Amino acid sequence: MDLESRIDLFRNAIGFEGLEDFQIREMGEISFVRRFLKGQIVFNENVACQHFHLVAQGLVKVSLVSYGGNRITYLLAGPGEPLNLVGPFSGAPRPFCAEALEHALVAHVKRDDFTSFCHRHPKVMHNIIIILGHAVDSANSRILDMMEMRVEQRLLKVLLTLYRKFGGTLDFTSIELAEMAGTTTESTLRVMAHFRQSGIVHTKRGQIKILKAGCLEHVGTESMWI
Amino acid sequence: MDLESRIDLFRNAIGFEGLEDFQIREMGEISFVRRFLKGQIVFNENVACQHFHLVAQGLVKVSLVSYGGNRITYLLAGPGEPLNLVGPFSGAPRPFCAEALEHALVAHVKRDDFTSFCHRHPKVMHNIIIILGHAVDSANSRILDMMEMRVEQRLLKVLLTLYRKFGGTLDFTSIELAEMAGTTTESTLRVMAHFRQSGIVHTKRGQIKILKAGCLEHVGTESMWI
DNA sequence: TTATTAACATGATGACCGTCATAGAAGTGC
DNA sequence: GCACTTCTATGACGGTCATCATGTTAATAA
Repeated sequence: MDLESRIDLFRNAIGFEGLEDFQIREMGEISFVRRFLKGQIVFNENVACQHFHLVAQGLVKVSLVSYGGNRITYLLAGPGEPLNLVGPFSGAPRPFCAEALEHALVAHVKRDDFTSFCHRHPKVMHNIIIILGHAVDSANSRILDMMEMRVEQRLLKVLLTLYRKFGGTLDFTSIELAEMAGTTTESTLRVMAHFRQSGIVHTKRGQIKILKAGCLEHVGTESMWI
Repeated sequence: MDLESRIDLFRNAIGFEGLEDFQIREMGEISFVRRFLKGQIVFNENVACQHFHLVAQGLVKVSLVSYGGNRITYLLAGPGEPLNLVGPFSGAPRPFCAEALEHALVAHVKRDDFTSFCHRHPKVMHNIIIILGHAVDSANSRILDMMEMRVEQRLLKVLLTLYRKFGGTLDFTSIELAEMAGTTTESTLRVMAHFRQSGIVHTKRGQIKILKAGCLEHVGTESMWI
């Protein structure tokens, strides 16, 4: 990926709004890109942060595993979306792991280069704080959902979120849906079977097609932030 | 509360680490303090942010209510702890509401004054990003707890957290504990009755005394971040 | 004191859903 | 083609916990 493409990437990336062109160029210049195949790990949990990461192409899942082995999906990052906004600042190991869900390109910026850039351009930190605000809100609303929504409703919400982000054809397995809804694979399969019988979705191995998008809207006004 | 006390407050406040003395003075100068009685609201949800708030004295609860009426406690802020780190930057209404749990003093800084200060002192934004990182981690770990821990274990975790923050005597009602553990009042009362019978705690109206702190440690290594 | 409210307490009930088990189908690699 | 892995599928079972209900105790106000 050449310099101009990288600059273009950062120009449209989340978190870099409101920067002058020459400032964006700087990010392009200090970044480099690595390639990941499906299933490859971009970074692991509990490892000190070395780089800031920004997805350039493909889809990367950021997730979190408990001691008990349960995993939740924290973020599905597509082109222009950052993977780790906190790590570069704290430097400390974080509980997240990032994995390419499909062939992906990820831009890297050395941690010190990134934080130095941010300190010279506070607008970026301002943006990051707002993004983290959304992340906090989303996580808190998921806690409430765990309390008062049943698996069926949580899955509808997940489907709505995915539908809005990716459209009517969703390339996810039931395992992945379960990790987003905070439930088990079995329960997800059962509920999806029900949705299929109701004609809301059509499923095949690793793919869901939304047939009645209208049915998803009834979950509540807002979708998740994944 | 006079200028010097306010400066002293900010000097030891969370989020203002690493500032020079003259910079801290500035915060003291642009802030003013308001008094809140027990039960009074510092700010309400879904209202555009006007001020940055920092607790000077007393205890303030920041919580979040769902459409279904369920409430979770997001933060218990004591002296030196900020109530709203995101609002001043986004300006947008946030889903949180802050209520004084006891007679409290809260420092206010006008939103623009605060963000302008932050832009001139990026170190503060750096600090804020790290704090928000903790908030995100805490919320995510609560999601995992909701998935795999039973009410009893979640309450133990809550008690451990409170014990570490406030010591052996906790002035909270079962309603408040329920809002921290993500369960109902009835379940909380039942579990607390069990703890009482096991000699782990002693309870009276609105107060819990931890008798066997050792029993709390078995929940897992880490406590919550409230 | 009496009235009223908030908190504590406890029983009964049943749905939800996690867990375990088994099995078939669909990809993947050699 | 064959072995192997991954995903899908579905049944049976039982525990947890939210819900509803009812009643008691403690604090506060009139």
